[in-house]
Amino acid sequence: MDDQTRMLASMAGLGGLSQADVSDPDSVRKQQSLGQPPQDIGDILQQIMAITDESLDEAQARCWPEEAPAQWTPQREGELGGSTAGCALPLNFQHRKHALNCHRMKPALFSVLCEIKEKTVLSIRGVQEEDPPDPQIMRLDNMLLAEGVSGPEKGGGSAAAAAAAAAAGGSPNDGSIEHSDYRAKLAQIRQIYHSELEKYEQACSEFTNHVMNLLREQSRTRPISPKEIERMVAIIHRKFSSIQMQLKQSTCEAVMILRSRFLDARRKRRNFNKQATEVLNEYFYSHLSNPYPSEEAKEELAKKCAITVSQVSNWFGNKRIRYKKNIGKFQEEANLYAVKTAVDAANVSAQASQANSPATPNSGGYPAPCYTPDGRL
DNA sequence: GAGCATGATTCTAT
DNA sequence: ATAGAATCATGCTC
Repeated sequence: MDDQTRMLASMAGLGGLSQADVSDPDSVRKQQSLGQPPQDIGDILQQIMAITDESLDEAQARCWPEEAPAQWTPQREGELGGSTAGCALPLNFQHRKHALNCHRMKPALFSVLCEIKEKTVLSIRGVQEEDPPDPQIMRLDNMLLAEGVSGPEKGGGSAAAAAAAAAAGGSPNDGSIEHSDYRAKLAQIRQIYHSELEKYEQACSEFTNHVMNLLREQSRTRPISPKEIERMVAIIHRKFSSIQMQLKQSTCEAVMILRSRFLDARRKRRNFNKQATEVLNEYFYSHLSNPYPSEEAKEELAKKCAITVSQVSNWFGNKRIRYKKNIGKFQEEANLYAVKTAVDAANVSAQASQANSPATPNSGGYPAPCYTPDGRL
């Protein structure tokens, strides 16, 4: 017998045969006809390949029929191309798995599977390249961040909330109610968004773990590279991120609806009430030389008028420019408030028994109206 | 409804 | 950041 024959015989699991048996072609043929393992490695591999084409059930049914112990024959064993070690074991599947793992042909089977795997991986390589960051997701993320739905919670909720706060109009109480309402609704959206996002992330992580465990389990019987696991994880993440995108999209829509509602409300301006306008005008004309209230003064005026500081700023901005543009038109109003201020000052003076001039003398700044200290123009 | 008044917004300059 | 200026959108009066 030559070396090649001996090697093939050994690989084919013919260790039990004597050299005489192997070297005797008739003896080998005899064994084959009796259902004993074939000697040709090519035949063995062909059979293995054939098994891979079968379903597990078919293979099981063929290898381990329910009545296997009773009907088992060397013929059947021969069909499997293996020794009796694997097939003659009890029906319990775990035992069969164990048997398969211990089977002396397992390394050969495994290497064939590796080869097939390698080819398959090569054929699908490049099909699933890393996707570039989706611009749609980026857009949604940016919007949610800007609106204060994602990212760190903002004190005021968002710029729109601030705008809503500034839009108190003629009914400041309504404004504050609207503002808090906006904030509450935005917070609600934020809460729903985060809880849903958390759910998705948890589900994604659980599912990923589950799949990874399955793959690890399967890697005992078939070759699974870490790269392949990685790819599977990436696929799962992609699926879940598309779900997340839907969530982000609907959240954005909800914010847009909420926002447009409040911006519409902002456009419905209300005139300040008479008392508020009077307080503001009094300050303006009594500080005509420098009608720029400090932050403290603005806050005090806002409190007095029950409006916001930014509304006070708006009012003074408008007043300054409109006064400057048409001093003549405001002359009467200016005189009126000058008299009022003078009278108030006189009252204070009388009460305090000391003479006081108006709050701020008009020196420079905006042109002062003509009036006399007794109130006559 | 026209015209004016007025609060809010936006853009520009400082 | 703030003020000035222009402008918009709505309210009010006639």
